Amino acid sequence: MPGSDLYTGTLDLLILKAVSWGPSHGYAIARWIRETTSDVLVVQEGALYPALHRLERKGLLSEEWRESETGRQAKYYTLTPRGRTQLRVERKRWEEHSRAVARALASA
Amino acid sequence: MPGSDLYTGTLDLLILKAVSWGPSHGYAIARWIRETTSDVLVVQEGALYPALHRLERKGLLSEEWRESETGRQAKYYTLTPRGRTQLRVERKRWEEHSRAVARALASA
DNA sequence: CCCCATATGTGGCGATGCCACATATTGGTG
DNA sequence: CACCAATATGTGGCATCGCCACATATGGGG
Repeated sequence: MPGSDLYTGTLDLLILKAVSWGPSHGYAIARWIRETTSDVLVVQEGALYPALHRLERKGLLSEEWRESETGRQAKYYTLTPRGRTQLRVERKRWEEHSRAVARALASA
Repeated sequence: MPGSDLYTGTLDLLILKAVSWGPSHGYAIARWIRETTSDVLVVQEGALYPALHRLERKGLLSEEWRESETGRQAKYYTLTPRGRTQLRVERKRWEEHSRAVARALASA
């Protein structure tokens, strides 16, 4: 059951949301996205890790090596204050945008 | 009041929808998208015309020069049967996708 | 012992939409 | 007349993004 491709631009929003209640690592973030969307949204590694690095470079996430629940080393990402602001911005943009598309699709 | 950028991949859906009730030309399609979304979605020429050509090459739209409402020559695009099928497919994909994002954003 | 799940990463690639610009015509206004 | 706005289509260059395919490493269970 492969979900279709992501609409380009939504990945950052999903990642920021994924870490909004506490630090998490890449693999867990990808799993969370896949599970909360019932496999509709599936993030590929080749998209996930570059996106995390990008968000870190932008100062929206901070990274730190920790031990995961399974006892392994994993790179944990934490939402920075700027990241939290960005989450609000992107969320608003998504909601405005999706409402607009819905309106267009609903028009006679 | 510039609307923010489109999420990549939504343009085809909007165009197909725009011509779903009858032939229209590029300029009118762009205006319709802008107007029905209250300037939230604004399609640039550099995105619009290549997209129309693309859809025509794919056999989803057919083109024909006609006289527009203002008495000028304009290239009218008509939805082909395959285009209509594609509209249903893309619409379904959009709805499934946006519901999935909404679920992710709503999660605790 | 081997495979699977966990965990991170890269290189190459195609597609898409943006920006900036070019062109042509028509109609209205100063 | 001169000019500008709206109508109408188009291109080239560009950056970004996500996909595919692959590589690497480790820990646990059968």
